[in-house]
Amino acid sequence: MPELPDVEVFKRYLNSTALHQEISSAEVKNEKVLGSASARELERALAGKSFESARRHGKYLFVGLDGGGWLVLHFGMTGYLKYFKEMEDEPPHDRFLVNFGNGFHLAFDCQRMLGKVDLVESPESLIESERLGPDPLALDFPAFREPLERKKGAIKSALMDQRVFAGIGNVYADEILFQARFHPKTNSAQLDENDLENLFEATHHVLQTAIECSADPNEMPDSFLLPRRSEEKECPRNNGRIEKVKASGRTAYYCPVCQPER
DNA sequence: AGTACCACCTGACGGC
DNA sequence: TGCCGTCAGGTGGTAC
Repeated sequence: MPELPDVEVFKRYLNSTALHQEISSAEVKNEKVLGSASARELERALAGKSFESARRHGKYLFVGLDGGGWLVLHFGMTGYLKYFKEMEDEPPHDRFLVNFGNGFHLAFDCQRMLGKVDLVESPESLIESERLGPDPLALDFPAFREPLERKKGAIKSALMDQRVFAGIGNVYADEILFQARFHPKTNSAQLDENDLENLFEATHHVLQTAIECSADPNEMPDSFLLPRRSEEKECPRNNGRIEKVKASGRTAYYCPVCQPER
């Protein structure tokens, strides 16, 4: 799940649970989720501190430590956060655990271990070192259009390119293309001004709506593809069956009637 | 520059 | 029931 809307939901969750409490200790439970900081460095950087604020850029979550420095979390394909009290409620694939002085815990659960936990100087330093593009929700239309006008390949791979926009992954790219009615293999160069404006509106609408729905497919409007994207179900506009194709190395679900090839 | 493919991992699922 | 191939929403590297 963890694309921009999911990570935004994690950020709000962390903000409403884990701020301003003394951290008694932190435990790296599986070193495969470590980035450049060692287990020891992480544990020492957190012990005795508290989380002061949370920020998100694209799919990254940054947690500010009192006294400086940031914990950074990337959720890979299967990561999520859980705040709990009793250890019997610890999630099953806990890879990194923060223990608070008040007896509660925050777990970074990451079944497939494709996520990352690290320390950075600032969100800006990671954005720069990873060369992440801007967060799409922070853009107006001219800033959104600008990088796409220089792209030549499939629009879906441009949307998913984290150096173009940070935060859009396979699922939400499909949703945006469904809402804007573009076939996933449409070439960016084919899009005119109107098309780009349509894509811009769809991007904002999809991401904002998903956040309002807590990134939960069960809460999303009937007009959304996402809740039915796993099987060959009926198109939300009742225009036939959803099909899947390989595009840019990923599975794309789309409606061949709503999103004709061109 | 773009794309196709593999790797990293675990686990669920369908076919036999 | 068990084994096996395939697939999954993340990124990153390679070769063409």
